[in-house]
Amino acid sequence: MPDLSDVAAVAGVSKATASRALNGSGLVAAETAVRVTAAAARLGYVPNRAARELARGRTGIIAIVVPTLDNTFFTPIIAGAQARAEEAGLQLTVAVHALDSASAVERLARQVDGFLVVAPRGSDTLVASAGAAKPAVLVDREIDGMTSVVADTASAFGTLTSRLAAEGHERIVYVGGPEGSWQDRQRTAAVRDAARAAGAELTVLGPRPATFVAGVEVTPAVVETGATAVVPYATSIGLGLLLALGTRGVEVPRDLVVSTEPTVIEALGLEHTPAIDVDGEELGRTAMDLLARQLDGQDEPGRQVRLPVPVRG
Amino acid sequence: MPDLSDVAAVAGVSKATASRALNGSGLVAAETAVRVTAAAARLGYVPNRAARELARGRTGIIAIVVPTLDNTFFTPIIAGAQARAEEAGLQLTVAVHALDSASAVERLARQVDGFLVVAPRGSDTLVASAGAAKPAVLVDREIDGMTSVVADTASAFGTLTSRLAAEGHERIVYVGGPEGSWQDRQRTAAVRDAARAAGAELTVLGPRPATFVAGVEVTPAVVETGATAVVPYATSIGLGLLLALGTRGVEVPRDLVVSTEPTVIEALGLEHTPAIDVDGEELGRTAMDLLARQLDGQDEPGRQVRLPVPVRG
DNA sequence: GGGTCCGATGGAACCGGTTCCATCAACGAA
DNA sequence: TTCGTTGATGGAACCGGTTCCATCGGACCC
Repeated sequence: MPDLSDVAAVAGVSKATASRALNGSGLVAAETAVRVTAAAARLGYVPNRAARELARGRTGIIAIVVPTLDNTFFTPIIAGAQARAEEAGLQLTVAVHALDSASAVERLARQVDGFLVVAPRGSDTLVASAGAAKPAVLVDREIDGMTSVVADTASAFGTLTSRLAAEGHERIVYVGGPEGSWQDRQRTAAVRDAARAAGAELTVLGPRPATFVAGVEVTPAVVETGATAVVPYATSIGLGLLLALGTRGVEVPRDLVVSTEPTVIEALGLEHTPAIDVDGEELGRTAMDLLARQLDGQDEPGRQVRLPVPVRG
Repeated sequence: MPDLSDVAAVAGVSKATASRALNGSGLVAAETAVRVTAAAARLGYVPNRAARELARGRTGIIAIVVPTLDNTFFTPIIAGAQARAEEAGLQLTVAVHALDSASAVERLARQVDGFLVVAPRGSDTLVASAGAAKPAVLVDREIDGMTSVVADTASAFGTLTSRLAAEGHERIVYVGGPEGSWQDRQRTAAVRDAARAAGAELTVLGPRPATFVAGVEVTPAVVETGATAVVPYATSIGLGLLLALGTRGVEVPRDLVVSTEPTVIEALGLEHTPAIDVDGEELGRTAMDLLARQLDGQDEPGRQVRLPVPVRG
């Protein structure tokens, strides 16, 4: 297993120069750099991560803190972050916190260079304190002063509601998300505004956990409103709704339009059902980008990015 | 930020002794060990992970290699492994490989101490080669000579089929899993044997990807068989089935019994529907245990563990 | 032509632990 | 009493990189 000394010896330079050449610090002669790179390639040299960490004082590890893995909204975010981390030469470790993101962060603070925090619920101050220890990027939520990236689902929910109203739906139900959810607050407000503007009658049910079971359970209440369209907070709730409606003899979309996500709607062959299309992987990639830039000193903390969310169908 | 020298100075011993005392090597006098431990606690000493790695030649990182995160079967495994890793003072990193687990392993081999490999598909030799570089535990699949832990779903599928037959179902459909899936081969065989033994007529449909959409798409073929019970390879397929059946006017479970998983069945209030109950977290925990023991030299590679899978309802 | 400045390079210290080896004291055995 | 043995401890090397500082040669300027 070759080390830096071996590479240096083969290239005919010192360890110091070899190190500089391989890290592209720009302080070596172009010709020398080529020689070192070639030597490294020929020997199959892979730097020892522990040694590098020790010398640099950085770990090269990023932790993504998520409330659970049992929610298909979070997993694409992880996948996206993972892919981008790899490109940046960073390693991603996944930490699951039931609800207490702050303690998860504290426990890992010494082990990693930075955090991607996915904390849809919990108080602002608690979540913000999580980011105090190390550079952090908040995902799908905004808090003043913290770097963040959100999918602009609120706007999309508004657009969706307007469109439903324009298609003739006069009674619409919004099934809310988990108690204390930041996104739920945004979405509720957007849906309310859009319904009011369009003159449609809106019923808000919730809060509800973002689960399949919650969708099943809320179904009777939805049917009872007499609405002709329902907008659920999450796809999982929408699936529960669809399933429970089927067993109650309510025909979708004839009797009731359920707006879930495009892939589901397409699979079921449901026509004329508008739905929002969130790109979770893009969320993850962007978050990792922001963090990487911050670690390199290219960005100041506090930047807030909003990704547009299209409405399809 | 205190380091080992500080601790040693406070305790009045050398770095060497301090190190030994904190690692419980048993070579220090009991009284000295107490003094060192107290000093460390008082200073809030946390060992530097990079330095330790460098000296020991171990990283303390385990990678779990999964094909995708978009499948609710894998995520509990990750959560379980993560919890146990934490207890063992190890860090878990998640690597997503589309289909090629071997290349993912190769890429990380230098960075980690061991692997948890979740590779339901692909050839034995390819998957086995993945484990050659570093200690590895195969999850939910068995290959001769490799340490592994599997949920004994095959037996459970057999039991399930027998029970359905005993309840009077004479025509049963098994909707198979992904092409090349090891578990699918086991389950198909078990279901076949059980059906034959009970004198029930069995139709095997597949292979099918383990997705919601695949469940929707296979529905017409299932209905066409005239079966009264269907056993899908995965919960996701079962959900697709349930949903599509609802839109086709097939009443569940009156016209057709769909065996998914207990939580779904309970949520929908479906009575008399037996289902298997796989504990994914336990799978993850056990896998991590096996790997940790192997790294400590307590276990030889090659141990194969089967977790029982209950049939409920 | 001599002095200055700059870019490229090498030597060596350093990051913070672990562990080999030597030392030393105390104890039991001859 | 003396020697060998054992247990506890300290000194120092070492893991494999990064980076500060010194050196050196050549180009440029006066």
